[in-house]
Amino acid sequence: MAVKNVSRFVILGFLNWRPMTGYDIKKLLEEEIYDFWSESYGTIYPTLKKLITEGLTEKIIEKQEGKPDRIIYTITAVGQEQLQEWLKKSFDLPRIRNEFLVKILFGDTVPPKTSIMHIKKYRDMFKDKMKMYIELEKQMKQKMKKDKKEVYSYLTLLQGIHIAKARLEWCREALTILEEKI
Amino acid sequence: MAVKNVSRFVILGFLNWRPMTGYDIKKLLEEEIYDFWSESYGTIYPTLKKLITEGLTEKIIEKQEGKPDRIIYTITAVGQEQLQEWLKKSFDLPRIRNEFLVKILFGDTVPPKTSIMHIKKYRDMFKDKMKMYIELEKQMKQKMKKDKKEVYSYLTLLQGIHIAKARLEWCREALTILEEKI
DNA sequence: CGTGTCATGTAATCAGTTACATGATTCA
DNA sequence: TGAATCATGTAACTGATTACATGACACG
Repeated sequence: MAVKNVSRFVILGFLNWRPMTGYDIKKLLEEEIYDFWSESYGTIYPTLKKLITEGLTEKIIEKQEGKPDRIIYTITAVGQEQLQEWLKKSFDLPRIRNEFLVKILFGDTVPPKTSIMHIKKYRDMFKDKMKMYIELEKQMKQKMKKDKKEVYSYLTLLQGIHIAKARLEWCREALTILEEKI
Repeated sequence: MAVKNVSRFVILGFLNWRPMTGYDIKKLLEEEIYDFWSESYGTIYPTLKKLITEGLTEKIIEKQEGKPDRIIYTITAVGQEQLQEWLKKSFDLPRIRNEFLVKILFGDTVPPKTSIMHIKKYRDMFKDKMKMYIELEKQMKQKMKKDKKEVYSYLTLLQGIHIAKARLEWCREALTILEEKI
């Protein structure tokens, strides 16, 4: 069965790539490519501490001048084992809560132009995302030539591209249907 | 700006269609068509009570034999106003947390056949969803002929179809890429 | 005779973000 | 001069699910 507490495994997964700080993990998650997961400092730092008490990570303190010390976390052998175990287990589909679609569903309560306005905003948001994704895809394809394991990052990006495309296509159709109503 | 507390507006939206009980709202949300929103009894019942104290809904108790009384909620004029106001406001994109994609991202830590297994499960889940969506689409198209405001339900379903298709297409490509690795 | 449906409700729990504090440095 | 970056951390809060209680009836 699928296990909760995914945050800890996301963190372990990144530390398995290379040792890093909580700040680094947050930065990585903010890159457009990791658009399928988010995590706040309020989760990252306490989790990192917990992972130490459980023996899944270790820390090295790097002194810095002027800036706060960097606490660099490393994954332990036990941490790697637990990560692998989790990766092999099944997963749950996320519980979706799409506020935008709620506004569309109840669109008959407001003038059609209101729904059209929302859809245009939605479309513009995903157009922007698309641009970034396509740019990232180019970079990814270069990286993959050098490092074969980059294929997994590429696959997650590829899903993002497919879905963004689907949303944009939906926007086009939805606008056509609703614009007839005005 | 977008407003939190979407649950209350989802509930108001349904009550605006027709008077109903908390149980009815939960049932509606469980239909495949509303695959973009979920709500538990632990949220629905307390929210319904709160909406009464705020004057946005009213209740009628329907006595039943053998079964518990049905508490039927109706939206008030004030409730309708607040619903409309909310519908006109902007929205936030949902914060996504896709456990499946995390397992794909860290796929280089486990054998390729593990990732392939996950993708096949993902594919099968969306194949099933697709079947239901297509069935629902047929029904929807009939309903739309009679009732023009059904177009909004149809649009939400249509987005579900587009996205499920995109995911399935991604599965096909991802499997092709990973099966070369074995 | 066990499971599912109808129908309401709450307490306990969990998961997670937000907002704040600290403080030096760099950049426009 | 004020904003952004680097870097860590926690307390308060919110939002939501889970698990339970109640209880009759219908279905196979």
